[in-house]
Amino acid sequence: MPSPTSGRAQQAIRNHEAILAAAREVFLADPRAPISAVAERAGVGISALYRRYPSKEDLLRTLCHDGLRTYLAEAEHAAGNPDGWAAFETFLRGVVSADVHSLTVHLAGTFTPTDEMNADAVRAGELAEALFQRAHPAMRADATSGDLAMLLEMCAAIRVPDPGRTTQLRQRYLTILLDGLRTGSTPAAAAPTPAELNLRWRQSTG
Amino acid sequence: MPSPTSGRAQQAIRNHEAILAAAREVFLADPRAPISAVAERAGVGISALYRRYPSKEDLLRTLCHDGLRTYLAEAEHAAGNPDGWAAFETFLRGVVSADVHSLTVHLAGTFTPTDEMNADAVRAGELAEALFQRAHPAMRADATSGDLAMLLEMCAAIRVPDPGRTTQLRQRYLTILLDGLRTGSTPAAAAPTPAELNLRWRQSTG
DNA sequence: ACGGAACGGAATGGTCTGTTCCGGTCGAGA
DNA sequence: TCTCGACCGGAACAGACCATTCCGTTCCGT
Repeated sequence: MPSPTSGRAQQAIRNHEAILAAAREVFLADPRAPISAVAERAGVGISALYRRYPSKEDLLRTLCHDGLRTYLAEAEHAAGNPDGWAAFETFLRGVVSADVHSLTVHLAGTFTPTDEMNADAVRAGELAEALFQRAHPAMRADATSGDLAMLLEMCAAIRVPDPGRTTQLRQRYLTILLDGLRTGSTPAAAAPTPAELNLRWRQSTG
Repeated sequence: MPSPTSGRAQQAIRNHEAILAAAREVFLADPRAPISAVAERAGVGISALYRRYPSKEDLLRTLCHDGLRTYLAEAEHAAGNPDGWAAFETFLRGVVSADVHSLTVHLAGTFTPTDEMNADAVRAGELAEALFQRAHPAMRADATSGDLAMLLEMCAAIRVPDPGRTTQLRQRYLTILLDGLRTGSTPAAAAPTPAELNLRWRQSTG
């Protein structure tokens, strides 16, 4: 068992990570980007990519599942905070900061989810719902857990060419949204229902 | 000169309006939609469409310019309100309600603007800036006119399958955003600069 | 009846992209 | 050092998609 600082196996591992990172960046910028763009960004050939993922759909699915796991991790981490509102805010800031939602939202419907993904999605929903309920007393009366997805969606819509700046701006508008969600009392239209939110996950084709 | 209740000329006019309306709906749903989708939605053949617009780009440009004009009209209408904040809110609600921003934003960069469009865009910017300044005293201290575009963008990101419901939800989150913008005092990252916002209008190709 | 404006939709030509395939490279073990 | 094969880069392939053009038809106004 030789030292693994170099060698073919090491390059393979590096490639694997480079591909995943490149895929994240590319599909974040343009969900319909061709697979060759991912290879180019990763600095590898197309075959290095196809060696790992049988098809584009597999890559997208993996990417999305990773995002879902990050979402779960953020939720579990935030849930440790004893203050309900603080936990909620920590959760949202974490998700926005990790840029998870804008990935999953844009990739939704481009692949058929696995059973494991569905299970994780259900669990993510439960965790988020729990975080929301704990924070609910600090919010405007008409707030619903359905608002959560929409807040994230709005943050994901913020985008400028510079990624670092994008992150800053998202935090800014998340602050404004949270202020409005907490202290706001102006009457507003009804929040979205779960049914309205789930429709998005249907496969677009078929 | 016969009565114009029917006849070829009348059908032509109806087609013209149907095409514009269909294009709005189709490109609102998917900015990259093929032109055949527009024709199908309008219930006309492709040639009826090409009779009026020499190319797809012309259609998109026309659509976008119409949106810009609507934006101007909303701004001028709202400016009549003597209360600064009320004028600002009326303006935003009007723009969101007309679904203007989500059209222009998604179509930005897909065509080369005309001189007239550029002039209108400048004027729109001035009007919006004026509305913002009048409302500024009622806002959190760090608010900037650059926030305006971002608020609209966030509202445009709200979307559910049912168009009517989408409009309702957008108004809901605009309410929350405005509450946060007005009463919020939590410190936040810096607002976007004009330079950051203008980059979006560059043609993507070239 | 006739000319031609307007129309529907098939045909065209070109671009784009997911996937496969082939020849070359390089490191590990003998 | 030599050989073998996993691994890689990227050209080639096949099919889908789409803006645009073209042609035969319809039908109004004269």
